[in-house]
Amino acid sequence: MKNFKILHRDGNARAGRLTTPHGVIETPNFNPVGTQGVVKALGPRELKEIGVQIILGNTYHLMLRPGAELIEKFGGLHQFMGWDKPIMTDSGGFQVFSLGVALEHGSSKVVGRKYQKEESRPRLNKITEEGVIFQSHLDGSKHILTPEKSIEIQRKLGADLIVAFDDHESSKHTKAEMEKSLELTEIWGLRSLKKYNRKNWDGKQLMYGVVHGGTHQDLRIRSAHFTDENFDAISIGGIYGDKKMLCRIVEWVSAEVSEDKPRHLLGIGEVEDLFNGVERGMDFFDCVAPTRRARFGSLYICPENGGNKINSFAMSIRQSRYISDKKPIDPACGCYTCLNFSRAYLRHLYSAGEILYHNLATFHNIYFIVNLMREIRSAILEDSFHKLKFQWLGY
RNA sequence: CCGGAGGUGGCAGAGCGGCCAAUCGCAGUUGACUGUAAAUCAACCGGGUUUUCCCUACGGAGGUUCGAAUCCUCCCCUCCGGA
Repeated sequence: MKNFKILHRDGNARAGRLTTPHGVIETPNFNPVGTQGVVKALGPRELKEIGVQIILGNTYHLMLRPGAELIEKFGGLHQFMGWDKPIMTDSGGFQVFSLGVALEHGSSKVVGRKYQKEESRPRLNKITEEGVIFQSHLDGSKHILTPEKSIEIQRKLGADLIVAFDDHESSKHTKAEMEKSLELTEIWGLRSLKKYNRKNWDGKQLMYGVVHGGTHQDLRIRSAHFTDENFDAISIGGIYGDKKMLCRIVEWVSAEVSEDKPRHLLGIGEVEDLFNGVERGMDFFDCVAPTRRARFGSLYICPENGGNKINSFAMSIRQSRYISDKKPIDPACGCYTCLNFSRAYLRHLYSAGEILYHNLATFHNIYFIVNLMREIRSAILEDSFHKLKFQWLGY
């Protein structure tokens, strides 16, 4: 892949750079999630200050509101949201899963944890070979998303990196169902490619294919081969199982895929998983964890200040023990929030429901993860990745 | 001093004879959060090491009842009017 260069390897970990129409992204890198054309609670100015190089938007949400045509009229998502650095958009395939089957069955893609909503209304969500008919979570209106439509929308949004429309295994996922779903992802992948090439957009959008196959090694390998044969960029998606299985899946896939293509691990981004992903050859990650955790009072701390894999490297600012704590969230952190505000103040803002809390907390969490990725990248360049990983994880 | 309304668990505030260790909310504790229906959700929240179990509890002291936070009597204390 001519736009992607690997500069250095430390074991299977790679440090590289991906060139896009809106700039270079140094890898490994983390994409903060900005589903609706914003990274919740942060503006582009702050993202730049942090050093964020790429963010992720979502086809599903943006097509429903405000609509791809509207964004196109504004010159694309970059202009619309005032962000001139790279953007990746997700295909919407995942939402069809997470807002349909997954909500009805209460399943999630990692570890099977559940998110209980007071009442989860049954959703119309019909998967056919053509595509998916679904109801909007906003107003219940009916929509259809097909591979062609997803690509078309992503083209209108004008993202630098886009994702082929993929199917998700049903939550029951018997192997037969998995295989069937995988076939659909392959068919849809080819259709996505056809649409993508036919219009020959400006050739600058890089499209990821998505590797599926759940926790089955043979399916994952088959999917890896298929994706590698047809796409210039590889992403891993679908159901991952627990953290151990996630590691294995990444190992299976990265062993079967071309070295010179960028690899994105979709939806993953807890600290421990970042290390394990990078160690196994992944270049890109995106995850709602830092932004969502921030809003929920969970703020990242490094190992020397109490972070560990048990607490997911986070402390809970809600606890009354911080009520008069003058220290910053993480005394070792150099972010604006940590340089200027105490835990006591942040806790106060949280309890008071003040908007500024979201901003300061999210700023810290994104800074923390982006900074961690910077450290990881430097470590790879200096052949000390495993030392750094050991410092953080103890293994 | 007279008239009226009240005193319930950290706060606030329901209950007004048994299903009340006491609704709901806030505060508190714990847990969850991984391609964002998420400024969210769940559990706990008097004490006793688990309990369909036992204690202590609804201003205080008595009483009526098989049984009271709920009814009666007296006392103490608040608040609102009027002198």
